[in-house]
Amino acid sequence: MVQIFNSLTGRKEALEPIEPGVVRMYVCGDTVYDFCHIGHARSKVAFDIVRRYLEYRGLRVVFVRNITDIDDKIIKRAAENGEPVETLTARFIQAMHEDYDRLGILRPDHEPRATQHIPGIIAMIGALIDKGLAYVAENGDVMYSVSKFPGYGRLSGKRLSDLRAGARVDVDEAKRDPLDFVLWKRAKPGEPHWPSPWGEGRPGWHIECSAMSYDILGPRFDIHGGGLDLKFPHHENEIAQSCGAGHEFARIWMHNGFVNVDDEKMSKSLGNFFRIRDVIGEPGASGPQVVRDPEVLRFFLASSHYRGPINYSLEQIEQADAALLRLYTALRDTPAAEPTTGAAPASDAAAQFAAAMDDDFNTPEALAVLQGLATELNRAKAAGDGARSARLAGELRHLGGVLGLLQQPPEQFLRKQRRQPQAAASHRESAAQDAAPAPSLSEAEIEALVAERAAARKAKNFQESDRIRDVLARAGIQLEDKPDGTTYWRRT
RNA sequence: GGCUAGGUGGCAGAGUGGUCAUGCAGCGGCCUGCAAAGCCGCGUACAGCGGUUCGAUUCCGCUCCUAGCCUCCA
Repeated sequence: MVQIFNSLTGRKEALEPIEPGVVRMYVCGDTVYDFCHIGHARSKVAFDIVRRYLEYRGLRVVFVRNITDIDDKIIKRAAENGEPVETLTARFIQAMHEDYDRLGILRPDHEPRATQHIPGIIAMIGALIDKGLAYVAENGDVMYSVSKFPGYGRLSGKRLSDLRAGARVDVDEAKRDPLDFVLWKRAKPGEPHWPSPWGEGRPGWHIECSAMSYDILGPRFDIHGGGLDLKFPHHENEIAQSCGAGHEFARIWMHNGFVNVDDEKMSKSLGNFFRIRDVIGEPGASGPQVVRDPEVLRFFLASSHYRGPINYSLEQIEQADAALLRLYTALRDTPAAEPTTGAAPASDAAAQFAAAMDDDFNTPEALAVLQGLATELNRAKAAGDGARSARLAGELRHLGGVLGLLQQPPEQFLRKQRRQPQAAASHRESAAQDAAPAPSLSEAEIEALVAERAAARKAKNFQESDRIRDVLARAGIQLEDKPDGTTYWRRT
């Protein structure tokens, strides 16, 4: 039984899908006016793992993740760039897909965009006005009247009076209550606009998620997810809108914690953020940036529980690299056969893995199970037990796959270059640590040197073979001699 | 100020009312021509002070500290 921490109740609750066997979930996506940063990656990876695990448990998941492609920031950025809004958003949607694909984040079943759901948005605003929950303000904007919705503040645990007391200045004159928020915004000259009963304009930010989740998933669904920073006001407002319109809306609310840098929240406004491609490199570029493979970033993100904070640093990334290296090293020289499926009895490891993941997606514990499996696999390999090795390797790959990990050939992963010094230098904590760049060798050059060394070893010329090993070591190549006389190589 | 999460060994990071997380780093051993990888073993970790308990890192209270939200933000 999958237990999920529900932000709405503050408790872990059993997931009991509305329609047995089917989980409908909606996750808040990105506003596409810039490249995605690793905070976005954390949220997307977290919910990707939720989805993969639920599917592993035999549930069908209908996964919706929206794209906000119209809003103030987009309009502002497009104006700054002197380009049409659609050009800007198309570019960053493509970049987003590139980044997420490389992180192994599965594409959602539905990826609705605000601009494609204007009719649904208008319909919902109309319903809210009819119910007396929204009003047309003097400036022509349509506002949600927060005080008319009794449950307001339930999700974020806030009271209206507290919120008002803490409200910052610059209260919009058009609002009857400082906490009221915009549903439909009157277009200013030159801004994108759509016709509506309240004049030419565009949707406010919060309404799109209410309208799109309704259009695609209907009046009630199982899980709604997003970053902790969306809890208030965004999700609070979504609830006010959807429930105000008479829908049951989401049953379980999930919020992922922040990515911190130097123990401070990473955010655009603080300017302390790393873009995904600062870490995993530009798509199609030859070398890596900070990590040898995007999978390292994914592993790092999975190595702490999704609800807590995670502190990004080069040291953490290197620990993730080392841990992942151990897994792939264990997988080396094991058959890549498909895991046993069907009637195979569930193993201890699979049971432990499921117990960890059932408990609110405890990925660190699940990862510990994978490490235990690697130890067993190493033992079996050392004992020459081929059948057991194959079974354990298959299981390791299979369970790793549930987390979106361990799906590439081990040698391919192990031979990737770990990082380029100049790129790491952009990470301030490491700027001073990078010595002279290591000369990088092509695979052919490496193979040639390895062959040369093998000949020297065969002739018992250990002085020469050690010399070659040193040359390779300085180029970041680590050798491992196998008992049969052949040699592995990987990049450190 | 109001509200909410936390404080676990050198570094990360799970978890539990009473033998074991896990990874990295470190130490010892095995293996190896030497290494590397791997395997085996090792470390009086649970912020502080009280309380409940036969027994608390785990439950309760207080104190100190940290982060987040209350404003756009994954």
